Amino acid sequence: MTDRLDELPGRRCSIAGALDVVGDRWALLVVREVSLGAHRFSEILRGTGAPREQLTARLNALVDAGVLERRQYSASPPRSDYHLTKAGRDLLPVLQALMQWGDRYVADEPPVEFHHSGHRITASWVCDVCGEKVGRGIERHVRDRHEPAPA
Amino acid sequence: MTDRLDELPGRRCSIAGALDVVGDRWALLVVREVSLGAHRFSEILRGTGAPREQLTARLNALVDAGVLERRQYSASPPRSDYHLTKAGRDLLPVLQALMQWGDRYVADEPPVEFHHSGHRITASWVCDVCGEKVGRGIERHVRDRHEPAPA
DNA sequence: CGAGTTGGTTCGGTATGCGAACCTTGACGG
DNA sequence: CCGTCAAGGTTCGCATACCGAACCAACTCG
Repeated sequence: MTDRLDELPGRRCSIAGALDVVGDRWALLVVREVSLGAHRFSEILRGTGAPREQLTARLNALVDAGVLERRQYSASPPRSDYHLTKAGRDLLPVLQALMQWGDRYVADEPPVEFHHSGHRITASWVCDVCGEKVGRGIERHVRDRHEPAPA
Repeated sequence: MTDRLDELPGRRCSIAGALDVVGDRWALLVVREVSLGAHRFSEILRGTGAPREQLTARLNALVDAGVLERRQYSASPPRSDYHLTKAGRDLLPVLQALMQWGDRYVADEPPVEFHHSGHRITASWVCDVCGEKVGRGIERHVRDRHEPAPA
């Protein structure tokens, strides 16, 4: 079994592997935009500020990597929009960690807040079952990928 | 007051600010190496696999950004090693999130999950007031640099 | 004295990033 | 019909950034 990590320089590590997929300048900003509801090319373009052709390339790469899914919403003229796959949604913890760090160490104004209907939105760990925000008492659980998720 | 975020394209956001500091190809790998105990130039070089001059530039940038601290351990010949500052240590959650994602989607390794009381925990954007998970249609409610803060 | 190590810098070719312009398909207004 | 506009890209050409190879200065060890 060939492993993508083998082609990377340096220490063999999942961090390097993840960065190989989403470690360029625009990829995580694209994921941020899509996670915030910007699904169309032009919305993502505006939200990220990336150059158009870079964005084209990035979107294609992220679709190929399985982070985004392209959905055609008009056959003619051909128009697509972009949605997060499960892999894409699973990048949210990375964005949250980056945002917290940026809030603390980069932004010298009060951190930028996301709002909807006048309410502030924050990043949280949420229990899939309870729907409850989780503060402490998180257990790290290692599960083999071939084993089914716990019921 | 000038804010570093103002110089970035796209939506004004701490994520973009954080990526401006640690979003290039080698920065987070350097932080990983230092956090794993590689403090000398040659150790970091070997662990990351980065080209030498890139590493020189990256180390200087990370010292300037306050992520690393350079300590001279020999006056002649001038020799320094590198240590994490508090800001650098605070990047560990980012590395952990990336590692978890890489474990699951890039590497052929068993993934790691978080659980509490037997329930799986995932990350979401959550409205502080409603407690509601946010997905679609949030974009127009997001405050950006062109829009005044809500009162 | 000569070879080796550390921690870099310099150099030149190449890959990548970027902005400007262009293209195609269709919608809309007159 | 005809002209114009918008979405969603693609093509082009230049400028920057990246990269490997070579070089270097200051020791240290044999």
